This record gives sequence, structure tokens and C-alpha cells, in this order.
Amino acid sequence: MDYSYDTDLEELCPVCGDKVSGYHYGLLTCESRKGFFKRTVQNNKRYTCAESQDCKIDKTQRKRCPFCRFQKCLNVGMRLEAVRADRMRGGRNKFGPMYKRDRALKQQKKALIRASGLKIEATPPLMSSPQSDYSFSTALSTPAPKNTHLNIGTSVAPTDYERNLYASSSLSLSIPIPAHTPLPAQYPAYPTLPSRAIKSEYPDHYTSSEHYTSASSPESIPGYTYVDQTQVSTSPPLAPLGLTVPPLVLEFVRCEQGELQVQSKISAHLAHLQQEQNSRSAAANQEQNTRLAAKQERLSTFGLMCHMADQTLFSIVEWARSCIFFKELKVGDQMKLLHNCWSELLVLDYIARQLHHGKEDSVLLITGQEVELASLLAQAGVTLNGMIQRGQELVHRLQELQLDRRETACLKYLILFNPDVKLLENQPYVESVCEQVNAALLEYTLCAYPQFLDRFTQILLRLPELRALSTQAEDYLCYKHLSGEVPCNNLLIEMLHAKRTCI
DNA sequence: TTAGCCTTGAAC
DNA sequence: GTTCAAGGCTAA
Repeated sequence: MDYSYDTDLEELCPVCGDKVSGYHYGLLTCESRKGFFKRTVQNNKRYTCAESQDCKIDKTQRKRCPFCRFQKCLNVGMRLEAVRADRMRGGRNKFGPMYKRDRALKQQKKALIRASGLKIEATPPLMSSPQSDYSFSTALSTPAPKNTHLNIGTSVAPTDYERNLYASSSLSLSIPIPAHTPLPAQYPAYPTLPSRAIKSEYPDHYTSSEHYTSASSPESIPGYTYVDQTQVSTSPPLAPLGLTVPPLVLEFVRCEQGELQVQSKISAHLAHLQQEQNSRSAAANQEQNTRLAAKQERLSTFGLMCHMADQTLFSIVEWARSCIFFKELKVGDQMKLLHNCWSELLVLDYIARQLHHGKEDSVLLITGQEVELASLLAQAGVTLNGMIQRGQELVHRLQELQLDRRETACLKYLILFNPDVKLLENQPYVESVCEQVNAALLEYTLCAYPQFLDRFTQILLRLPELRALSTQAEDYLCYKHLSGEVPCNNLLIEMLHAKRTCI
């Protein structure tokens, strides 16, 4: 598809597709949406949706459901703070520099496109069979494979990813791709800037008891923090009751997958594999070839570990797919980000589990099994031993910090949205998300642990260690793969190949 | 109530 | 003086 940057996109409103008239309340919008947003906020309007809060909003239908229209405004990042409480006319606000930066980026991109005569292909839907194809691209672009092993236990919560995935095709080069279904009403509509960065120009309006609907609360207004209702139910560690948690952090925690859910899926998958392995070992024993049997046993143990990591990786991809921000990226960028950080996320997953486990002499597997550390070290070779011990050191350091779940959730996002990844199509977006996550984590650490002023820095300092460990793990996996010890059709290996090809 | 056009005024 | 993102006005 030929892409004419000047005429096609620059002037289209990201919500309804109408002609953009300039920056309004945080982003490029059309005149009608500007007016609608202003009226809604200034007059403190409350809407309700007659349907299921997922009405389609386009130029022809935008008048039908103001509730969904407003939700969409918030979801794409319109800023309530930009509506003036005093209704003063004229002048500029604090968003000026942001508009300027955005404009400069767009110009830069435009110049690049002109210079390279770039033609941007629309991304075709990937048509491989979900039943048998475990490739990463399929994992991203289709629902999870209908593998019976995977589906044992409760299913993973559905996402609107598939609906979002191709709806925008690749045309949204510069305009943020809107979510095509509004986020749930309890979703703290996402702030495009750190909540501390800009003081509301409409200070108390939405912090009062006014609600848009029974399902929408003042706490869902971007830029404001609110009392965390989930605090009582989250177990470890710290963070006092009644703490104000940045909405973004709460959203990160909300996106976390249920540990038991993942555990049951992976356990079922591995139980099946174990059965197969046992029958193979029995056959070898029957041949009275004990050496072969012993070797096969060792290989199978390592193979099972690979399968475990492989299935964990699937759950990580599934998590990413449901993540706020990630969904807005095109598949190409999603793949680049995941190719870059899959091993770090795997290591963090392991580390976080050990933190939760809290025992020094054993490690907790994703299947829920507890393995004695001594026994593990005795079975592992020198390299693996080193990695396990390095991992334990990292666990200790984070234990000293008493890293909590919210911080862990932030770290996952920081790892995923790495602005250093090369050749991203929407690099500014990834940079912006990274900045937002950093700001949210900083705010959270300052609020939750005011006595530890350098906590934020201390947490971030663990990332290079984690990255180093994950690189070592990749090298080890590569070595094992070359020795033929890693099971075939393994997502781990596909990721490994993809990453090394990219670099 | 909507949406296109007008007025305003701080930042540049 | 110019720009442009606020708020205001008003016909539909």
C-alpha cells in the first residue's frame, strides 16, 4: 500500500477519523472531539451507555453514545488537566513543549519517509495454523494454540487483542493507534505523561464524588492517584494500607496473570510430557542398556526444564499481548520488543517467584514444585551452577530491598518497553511508555517507601544484573541447542534465533 | 447537543 | 507580530 504521509494520516482524528484541527487537550484531534471533550469536562456531564460500553465510534456514529465517546477520548490520552477550571481564554498551557516535541518528531518522520521514498506495506494477517504452529509470529497474531495440554485448567482471560490487531493496519505511523474497544470502566484511563509532571488545571473537579456512571469513578481520572482497593488482598510485602498508588501501577498489577492459572496449565502440559518420557525410559531399561537409559534420563530432565521455560515464555507472550501500551503497537514492533527481552522476562519471572517463595535452601518452579537447591546444584554442570548461584544472589539483593509485586510489575514493563531496541517503527511511543513507567515507579516508591529515597535507583540498578544473567542464560541455551539437547519446536530457540539474527 | 467558526492571550 | 491551543458563540 502506498503511503502518502501528508494527505492521508496527518489530518485524521485518531478516534473518529475526522479531520484534525490541531492539538487539543493533549493530542491531535478534530474540532468536534475538542468541543465534546470540553463540554463534558466543563459541565461535569455524566453519561451512560445503553449497550455494553463498547460502541463503535467513528465520524458517522460518534453522536450515538457519548459515554463510549468520552471513554475513547480518555483511552487515547486526552488530558482532563488541560481543561481550564477558571475558563480563562487564550494563552498557552504546560502542554506546549509536548506538542512541540510531537510536532518535531512528526516532521522528522515525514522527512525520513520522503528521503527514503518509503512504501509501507499493510501487514497481512498471518494465516498459519494455530493448531500446529508454535512460531512466535503466530503466538502473537493468533489466539493461543488450541493445544489440549495448554487448555487443561482454567483458560487465560480473553483479551481484545485480536480485535485490535489488524484494525488499524500499518497506517498509523505517527498517530497513536487507538484501542478500538474502550478499556474497562474501572481502567484508570492512561496518562500520556507522568502524573506528577503536570498539575491539573482543573484541580478538584474530578476528585469530588461526581461520577460519570456507576461504573466510572473519579479515581479513574488520569493524573490522579487513588486509594488502592486491592491492597487488602495482595499478599507480600509491605506497602501500608490506604496507600495512594499511581493508576498506572495498579493497571500493571491488574494485567498480571494469575500464578495458579499459569501453574495449572504448565503443570498439565509437563505431566503429559513426563508420561511420554517415562515410557521411553522404561523401553530403554527393557533393553538393559543402563548407560543409554541414564543419559536419556539426564537429557529428559534438561528437556523438561526447556519445556517448562518454553511454556513460561508462552505465558509471557500472552501477558504482553494483554498489556496496556503493548496492544497499541503494530505486530512488527511487538515482535522486536519481545525478541529483545524474552530472556530477561523469563529470568525476572524466575527471580520474582523465588522472592515470593522466600526460602534460601530451595527454589520454587513454575509448576509449584519445590526443589532443594543443593540437589539442583549437584545435578547441574559448572555453567548452570554459576547461573543458579548468580540468580540466587540477585534474589537476595531484591529480598534486601523487599521488592513488592507492584514494583515487579513495573520492572516487567521497563524490560518490555526498551527504547534501545533498534529499528522500531514507533520508537517515540516506546520511549514515551518507558518514561511513563519510570515516572510511575518513581512515584510509587516515593509514596510507598518514603523512608528509602534511593529505592527507585536501587531497583533500577538491578536491571543490568538481570540483563547480564539473561544473556548468560541465552548463551547457555545456544550452546545446549548446538549440542542437540534442546527439544525441537521450541519457542525458546525461535526467540534465540530471532534475537541473534536481529543483532 | 453538536460542530464549525470566532476570539483571546501567553509563548515564541 | 505571529502562532496556536485554549474558551466562546451560534446555526443546525
